[in-house]
Amino acid sequence: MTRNEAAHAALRKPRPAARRGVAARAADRVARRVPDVDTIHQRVQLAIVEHRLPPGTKLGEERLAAVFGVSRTQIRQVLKRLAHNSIVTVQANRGAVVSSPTVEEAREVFAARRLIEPDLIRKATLAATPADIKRLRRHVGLESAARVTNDKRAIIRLTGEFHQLIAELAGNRFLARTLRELETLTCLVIILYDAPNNPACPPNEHGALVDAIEARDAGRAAALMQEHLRHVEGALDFARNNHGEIDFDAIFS
Amino acid sequence: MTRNEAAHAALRKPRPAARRGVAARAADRVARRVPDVDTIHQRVQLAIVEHRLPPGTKLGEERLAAVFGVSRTQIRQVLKRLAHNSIVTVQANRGAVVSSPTVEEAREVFAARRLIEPDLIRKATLAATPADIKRLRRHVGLESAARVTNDKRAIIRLTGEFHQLIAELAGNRFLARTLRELETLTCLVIILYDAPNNPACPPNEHGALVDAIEARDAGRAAALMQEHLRHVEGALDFARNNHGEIDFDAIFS
DNA sequence: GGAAATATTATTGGATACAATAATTCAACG
DNA sequence: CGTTGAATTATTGTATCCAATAATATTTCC
Repeated sequence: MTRNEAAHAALRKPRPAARRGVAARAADRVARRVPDVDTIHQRVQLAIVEHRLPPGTKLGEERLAAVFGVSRTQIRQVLKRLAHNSIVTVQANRGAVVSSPTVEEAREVFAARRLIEPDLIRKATLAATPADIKRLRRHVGLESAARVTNDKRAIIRLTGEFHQLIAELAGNRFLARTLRELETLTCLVIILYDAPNNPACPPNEHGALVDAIEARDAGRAAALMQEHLRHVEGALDFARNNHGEIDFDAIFS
Repeated sequence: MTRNEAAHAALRKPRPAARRGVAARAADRVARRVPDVDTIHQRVQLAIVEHRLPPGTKLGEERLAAVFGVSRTQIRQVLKRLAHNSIVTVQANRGAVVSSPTVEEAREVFAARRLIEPDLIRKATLAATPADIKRLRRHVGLESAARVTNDKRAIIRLTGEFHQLIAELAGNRFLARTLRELETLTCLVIILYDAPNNPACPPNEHGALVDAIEARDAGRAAALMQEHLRHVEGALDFARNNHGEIDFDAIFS
């Protein structure tokens, strides 16, 4: 191929991204906003958590790759990660869908949270600095604001972030990671089993938790957290079938 | 290329594996023992747990691919998974090494286990069938046998499996998964901080745990588990520096 | 017309090729 | 002789391509 032919080829269509290397791609990233794997992972997870991608949604590789302007390779990594956290389930040769936790799994998620979170908030109560407490207060404020404007996506996101904030204060990265996974699963559970006329998020309990932390009353904080989680779980209706999935066993018995 | 040329090419060297598809590869798998990703994952993890691959060991992709007779693609997936469980750490463009948990991480691992495992054994006590208890007894027997023959690899593997058996009996897949991760990390911690003249595994405490389960005494089982974990952690020497790693901060201060 | 069989298309799984970075060797210099 | 700088080599990261499976459309036959 002559020099001119190469130039023409370059005009006809942009040089394949594969042959341009990470430096050029990094340049694109700032110029044309091509996101990296972590960013894509976050954004997909957020979309799932905010219920923009409900359980059962097929997550086609090519489709996502086009949306984010990256190759399938990257999407693949993202889906693998999400699958590892049970947020997404992959069937061999059939791709990935947003998970639909069963009733049993939902109960197990809450059982795990009831075990872990009282301990986390106990530790957080002992470790929290005044600055931390201020941050929690500010966060609760954001939640209230989202509630007045009835911004459901913000509400669910902020609610989750509140629990994760406490987990971080506790200073145990393994428990914090586990909680993060459980929290995102909780979001899926809530879409599937939320009783429509029964708000799953009791309005002001987060504020009470911060009060207990500020009072340095670890015992009360732990008790309130346990109660809070029971309220959330109690507001769900596990009898409700998960959105159109027909359970023949239950019907013919 | 004519038919003959193709035949000759085939003689010169075996047709590239990539071009032969999964059916042919599946055939190979039974014939020549080419392992799949799950198998490789298990085998590498076992090697780490059994201390055949100590912390700090570089896990080169090509190297592992050659060992298992697979392509780098497969190895990559395995390393990603191990990294997600913190068993392996990957640095950008520098590959993967077996993790060396810090003292803080080690303490966090034990803190998490002290929280989770008493709850797991409590649930296991309530759920265990006579057959389960028999299985636990048999397992404790294997541990004793390994102790008489002083087979250290078997000891460490069986010890871990015992805790995971209990986790499975408890019937919470999320807690069981978390424990699995914590358990493998514990193995790394033990190599790094084991006080040489202080055996980290008290001989007969597992037997006592099974006794409590058999007596259906959940409270005692939980208390014993907590005590057991304290013994294991207490036998470690966190002052000891992790194997030749020079801590400049500690030295110049 | 409807069901079964077949052809077509779409999508996933995975090996490979190539670019970019890190590691290593070698050379030059003080 | 040791230390810095440049070439070389090794290794990782990623896009692409091809095969295999699943999904869909089409045809055939009763």
